[in-house]
Amino acid sequence: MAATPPEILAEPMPLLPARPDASQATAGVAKPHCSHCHLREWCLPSGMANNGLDCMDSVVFSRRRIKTGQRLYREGEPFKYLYEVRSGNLKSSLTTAEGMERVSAFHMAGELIGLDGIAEGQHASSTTALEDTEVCAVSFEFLTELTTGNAPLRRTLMQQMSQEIVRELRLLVLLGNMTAEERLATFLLNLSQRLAARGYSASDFHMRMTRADIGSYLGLTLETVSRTFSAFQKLRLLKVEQRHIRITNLDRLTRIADMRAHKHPLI
Amino acid sequence: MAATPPEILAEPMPLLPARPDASQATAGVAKPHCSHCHLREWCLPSGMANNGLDCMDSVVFSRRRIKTGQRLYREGEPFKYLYEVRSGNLKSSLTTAEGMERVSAFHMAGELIGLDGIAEGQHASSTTALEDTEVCAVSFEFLTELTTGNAPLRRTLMQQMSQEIVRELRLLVLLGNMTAEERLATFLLNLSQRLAARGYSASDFHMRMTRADIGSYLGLTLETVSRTFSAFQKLRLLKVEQRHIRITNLDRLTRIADMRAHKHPLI
DNA sequence: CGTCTTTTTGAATACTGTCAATTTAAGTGG
DNA sequence: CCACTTAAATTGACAGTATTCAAAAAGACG
Repeated sequence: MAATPPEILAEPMPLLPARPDASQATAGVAKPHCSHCHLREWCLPSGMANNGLDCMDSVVFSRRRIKTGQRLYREGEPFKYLYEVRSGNLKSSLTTAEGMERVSAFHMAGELIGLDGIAEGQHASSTTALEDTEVCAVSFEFLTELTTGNAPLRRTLMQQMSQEIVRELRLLVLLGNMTAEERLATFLLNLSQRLAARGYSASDFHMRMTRADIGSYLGLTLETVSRTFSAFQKLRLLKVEQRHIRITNLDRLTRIADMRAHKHPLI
Repeated sequence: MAATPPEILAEPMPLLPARPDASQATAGVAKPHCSHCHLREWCLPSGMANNGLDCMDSVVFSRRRIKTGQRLYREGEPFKYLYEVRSGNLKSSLTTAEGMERVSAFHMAGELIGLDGIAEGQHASSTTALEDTEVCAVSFEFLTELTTGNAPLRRTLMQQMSQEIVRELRLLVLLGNMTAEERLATFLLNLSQRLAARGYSASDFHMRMTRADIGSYLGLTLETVSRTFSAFQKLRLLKVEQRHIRITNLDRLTRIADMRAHKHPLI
């Protein structure tokens, strides 16, 4: 309770409460109205919304819906858009030589997706919806133009990218130095915090990804993930019911994660 | 020989031949003269040199020398500069909770260092010279200003950051899915290619880092690294003499690395 | 030439992966 | 609504790879 949460797998964006909200969603690809968006305060965290205001309601941001299992984009496809998650959850993954998929990130509402495509003009990863999801597509070309006369937005965008670098750095530490238990504990705490930041319960939540997804992300097999869940349950750290998690001993879970975790505060 | 080199741990910058060249180095922190720099063609790959030309020879880029073992900057220190390696080699590392260091990258001439500091205004990693090294310090504040009226430079900078994200993504795949042999083979091939790109021999080179550094980078213990070197030698893939490596069977080494490596071409 | 660091090698352990079978949930169609 | 099919998750037994602990050898440095 007293301990500072680790937040190793730092979230890309410093979001504040913002619930998925389908009420104002229009069907298909519709003209967006950023000024009414429930995420406007945190869109490209506040940089875009607070600055390039005039452009906010032009038709540069098209909304797109992706059903469960569908891909937003595929590895190797030409890169044209960055995406901001409006509602739902997604995963990004790379394909290995054997055709295996390697999950590199899970995305929640408000998070920015696609930065890895800028380097070479094509997506370095694929992104798949874990549930019915809605994103906002932002033309990178246009965004780049916007930054010309908009220093704050430029800075925000750079910070977003740097944040992504830092997030991956911390994941490197996890993959290189942590045991299965430490990895899963870290993962759960990260999920918990990101959900809490969005106004959901930090101790009682539903995971949208499979055990295989989690394993792939953490560099473990799905069996090890399952076993570790069972072990945590036996230790009374949490209750597991399929993908529903209830954390019952946050303190100990945090200590397990912290055991080797990165020593510095949070993102 | 025929196979395409994997280049998993892609290098951050698409450099071309450029040898360390101390001949024109001035002592200590000196006024830089970019127009005479041997790296000018590839500085922030060509973006800076080709565009913000007028500024090139103002005193915004200060050269700094770091001796073996000295740090360029430390984790947590305020972020002010990006650094471009002029000559020498460095490593970047994070500190874990146990006080252990976790190497996240090795840097060679022409590469850009410090991007992880942008996000939070303080360095997320430490960077240490592996030998006597010379870097060019670029004020990020100034660089940001430069990008205002310089779209190509802006794009280049974004691409550099994205490239760093991609580099780390590939490292994630390595750490999550590869065996010790695959990791070391991949590492050696990456070194080889980066050296070749700088005009050095691709098959006969000197590594500046310790076994512990390599292990830390690859998520292995130094003993495992040493054993794997011995195994490779026994298989006649290469000759090891301390830190001097001579690759004698590039083909097989490539096949070992490719076994699970990322399927896509190169960076 | 002696000290300290780095590297190598060995033996035993431990953790996670692999293979396999079972259980549970979810989705489909009669 | 229920039988059927498929996907996801759990659990066990065993194997394998990398780690840990330990000691010796080889360089590097003053």
